[in-house]
Amino acid sequence: MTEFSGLGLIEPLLRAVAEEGYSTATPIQAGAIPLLLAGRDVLGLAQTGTGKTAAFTLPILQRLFQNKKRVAAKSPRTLILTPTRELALQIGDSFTTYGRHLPIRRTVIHGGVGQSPQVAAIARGTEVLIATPGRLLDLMAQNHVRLDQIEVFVLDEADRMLDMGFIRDVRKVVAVLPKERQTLLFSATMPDAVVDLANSILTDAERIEVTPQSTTVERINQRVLFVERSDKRRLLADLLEDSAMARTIVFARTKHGADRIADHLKKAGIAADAIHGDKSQSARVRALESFRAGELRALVATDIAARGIDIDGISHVINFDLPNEPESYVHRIGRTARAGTDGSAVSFCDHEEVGYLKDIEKTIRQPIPADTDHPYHAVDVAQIHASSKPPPRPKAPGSNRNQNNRNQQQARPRNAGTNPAPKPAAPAKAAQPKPVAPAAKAPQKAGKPTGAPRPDAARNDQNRHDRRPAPHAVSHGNTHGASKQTPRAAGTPGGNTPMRRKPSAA
DNA sequence: AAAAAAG
Repeated sequence: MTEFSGLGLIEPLLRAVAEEGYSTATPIQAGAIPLLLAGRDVLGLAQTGTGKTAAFTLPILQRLFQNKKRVAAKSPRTLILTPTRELALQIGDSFTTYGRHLPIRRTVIHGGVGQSPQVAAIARGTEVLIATPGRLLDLMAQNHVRLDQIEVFVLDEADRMLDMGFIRDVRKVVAVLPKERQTLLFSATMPDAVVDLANSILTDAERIEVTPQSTTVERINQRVLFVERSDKRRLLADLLEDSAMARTIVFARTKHGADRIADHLKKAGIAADAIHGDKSQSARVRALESFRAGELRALVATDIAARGIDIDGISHVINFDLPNEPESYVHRIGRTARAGTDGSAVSFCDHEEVGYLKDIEKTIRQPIPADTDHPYHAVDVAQIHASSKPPPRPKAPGSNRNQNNRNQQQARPRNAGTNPAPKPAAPAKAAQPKPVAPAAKAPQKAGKPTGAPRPDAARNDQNRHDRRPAPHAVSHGNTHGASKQTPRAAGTPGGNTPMRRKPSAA
């Protein structure tokens, strides 16, 4: 357990943290905050829900405050790039919350809304600029923002950024940043493209890993319900009438589908709304806010909400459609079981989705127990699934073949990049696993550490002065000896899947 | 294949 008070944070920040009700740092916070305060570059393998946002918000605020200087008009000192507008707003909130006792301004810019207020705020001067790529480039082209004073650059959700085709935009932005700066790159996975990007923008970075996936997945009660496509909506409405499903996020594969599902629920008298990329920004904000406020029983979303969005108290995730990308399944169900609570993930599987289900089971290395005790159970779909292959056996770690499926193979710290790495005069302290209990309460819930960051090698970059070796090798221990994925007994319904209803009138 | 992001 690491207390925030021991991380070297200044009083106004500790006060804000305490006011939020937190005292214990999550592993990524315990590991990253001292490094970031010391000015190091960090490569963080982590997704939201591990406390990642606070892990960089707090030290950035502190550094900006301690090296206080006048902000020239249009010239922010920190740039944070995120793939989605919602994420940008969320990070903006984090700066507001933790910076409330410091005179540090922050501005969020993204598309879908008028640019004038954003332009005005930047012109007035803002220490922190949080942006989605499109609007940032837009404002840069119009000379409304300059990036030549950037001291800290954060690239959040880098893998997703690349998935969404932002690599060129990111490169354009990086090209105009000062070479001498502190850079943080966060990514949930490490495909080659992210490794390349990390190599080119980080200098002498520490790598910090947390594995929310395996651990989160463990705490989630997963079930699959075989159902014909035509019965899905009725099944969903039935499930949602159950009072246990107080706050449920329903994932659909398409934007249109999400709308139709939300309409159907509304007609059935269930407070629901949809969120997806075709909705106006105000509608997106409204849906998210009312869901957060508890006014909606269900939020129907596309994968816009699969990652990153951090909402407390989501009791259930329902995959109305199975994602065709297995990784997406893991991200989706990770919306529940946060803050150390339990959660349930219920996946509908129809005829055409059996193959997706198989892929998912392979990726998570465990079969998902079927729950047949519901009114719309489709026997034939279940049979297709049962006969298609034996349930996947857990494989030995290291046998995974998929770049995206990174979460089994880390455990040993590595350099951020792949370049041959002459070790600088860094304290070669072996990474001794020092147990760090998973934080029960921290700005953004718990995660688990796996890797011990280690002062590491130089890169091929020209500018690498101002980079000191790590003052100490932070070693957060491997706390998840017990967190290996254990396949559950298939078909053993246990726990809180609320589906004991008898066929309703339909 | 769909989704996100600048219009």
